[in-house]
Amino acid sequence: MSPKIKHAIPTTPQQIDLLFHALGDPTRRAILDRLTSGPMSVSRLAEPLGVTLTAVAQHLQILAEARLVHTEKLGRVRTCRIEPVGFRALEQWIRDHRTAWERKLDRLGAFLAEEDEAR
Amino acid sequence: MSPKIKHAIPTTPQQIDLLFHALGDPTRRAILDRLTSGPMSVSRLAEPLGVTLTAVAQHLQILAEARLVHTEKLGRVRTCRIEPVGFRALEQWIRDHRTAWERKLDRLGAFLAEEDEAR
DNA sequence: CCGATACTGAAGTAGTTGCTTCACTATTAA
DNA sequence: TTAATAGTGAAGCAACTACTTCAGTATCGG
Repeated sequence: MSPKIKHAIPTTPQQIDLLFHALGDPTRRAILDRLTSGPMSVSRLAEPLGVTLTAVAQHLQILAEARLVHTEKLGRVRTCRIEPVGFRALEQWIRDHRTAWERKLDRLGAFLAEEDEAR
Repeated sequence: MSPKIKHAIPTTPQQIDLLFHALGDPTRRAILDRLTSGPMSVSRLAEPLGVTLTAVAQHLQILAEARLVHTEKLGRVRTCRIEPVGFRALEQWIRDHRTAWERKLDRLGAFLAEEDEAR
């Protein structure tokens, strides 16, 4: 069985700010994509990104604050992996807002559906 | 019945960049929230935001580029309303990436589920 | 021990962002 | 016509961002 979320995720404006800011940078999204294939050291993460190790470390701090990655240092190697908390908060935010928007769109009726098809 | 999406949404990196950047600002999110209650003119939108009309117009341009709002000028009034395209692109992006992450998390097994509970 | 490795911290920099003000152009109402 | 309204365009500015380099500090391998 999949581990469903039972506790509420606190999606404070600040948390959301951190999240969107973190995801707003292509390099940081590249880091996340790269971590999809598994946990990785900072230097290994930096290799194909075309930026310095320092830059990656800075990005990682931002991603960690947004709770999108979790890092842990063992010896001299810091291992990074994806953390689900941030993503869940983001999903929560979108879910909440979408329902509000959809409600509005329903009220507007078929009009927008048409316009959407045209695009 | 709700109008389901049948055509693919092009979630190019640039589109995603515009989206996250647009949503990364609290004032812009406030604008979106405000538009939930219905279409609105720029000046009416500006009223409770504590910024100048010019600032709001600038925000609206960014939101429009991200396809989160659609604006239309009739006479001297520009009416703004929420556009679903941007949001759908965002949802698409998250859905795509979540599946990749979940797959990874499955591989890691119970480990992260534990850690997640602890937090 | 000694050199290579893996980062960390501080400082600097070019470019971007969010905001302002001021001047200007429609458009609408009296 | 005139005056108020609604928004646009350009310029400027302080703060922030994504980098960089350089100088460390641990830690591991031989």
